[in-house]
Amino acid sequence: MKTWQHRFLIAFLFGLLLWACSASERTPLNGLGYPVVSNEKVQVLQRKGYTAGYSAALKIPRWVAWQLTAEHAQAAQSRHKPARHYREDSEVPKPRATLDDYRGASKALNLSRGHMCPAADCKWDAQAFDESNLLTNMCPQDAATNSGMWNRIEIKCRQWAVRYGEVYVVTGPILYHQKHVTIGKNKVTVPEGFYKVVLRLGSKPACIAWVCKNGDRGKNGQYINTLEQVERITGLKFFPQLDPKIRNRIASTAQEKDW
DNA sequence: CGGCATTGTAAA
DNA sequence: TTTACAATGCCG
Repeated sequence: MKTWQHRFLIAFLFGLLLWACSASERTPLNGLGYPVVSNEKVQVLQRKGYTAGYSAALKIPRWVAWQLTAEHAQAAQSRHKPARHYREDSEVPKPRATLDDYRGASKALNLSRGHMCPAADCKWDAQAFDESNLLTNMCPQDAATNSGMWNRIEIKCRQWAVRYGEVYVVTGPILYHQKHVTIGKNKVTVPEGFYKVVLRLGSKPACIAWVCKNGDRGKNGQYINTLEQVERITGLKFFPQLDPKIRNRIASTAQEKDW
């Protein structure tokens, strides 16, 4: 007589388990949600290694978000094979950034194609790597900032992903002004600065963020901000589905010694 | 200081 | 597509 009750219970629990497992799939960025941009239209581009919120008005992404796992961060394949293949993104309406827009900007303005989601974070998969080179994952970025302090921060992120198993990263441009410098015929926006937000969950959740000007090249410790600060500066809300209890614990502190 | 890994540019 | 070259910064 207990048999059918047992079966019912087991079926129910199994269903519950399936539901719980799929819950993270149903909401973006593993349940944390994509950044919220108010009063601006953004086209969401879902790629294997990252998701971008692209602004057709600015011709650059407003945010790029991804989950960086230890496995992905440790992938050994060189970014030089397959060959780097920067290219415009046909998924996005014209006018859009082209290689010609960036060409010459390096000599004239010392600007380079700055990955938002780094190629090195996408080495774990050929398709992910290839998609990291789409121009919708780029912003015109000062060459020294790009290969200097920003690269150092990106390396730290990969080390933290290995240490903690996984981290969540959101990177994008800072747009202080109403009018921006642009490059090329398609008027690709040159952002005034950049932000990066790194979140870790697990037993001891923490968040650290950076804000810098496009051209800064100091020690990256000078540019550390809290989640609250970077949200105030950018006007974006990050990880909107993050448990408010966790958010309250981590939003007003950012110290590298906690990592 | 040179070696190395990352970020890039550009020419053929 | 392939190849060569430049800047940054860590590490020994």
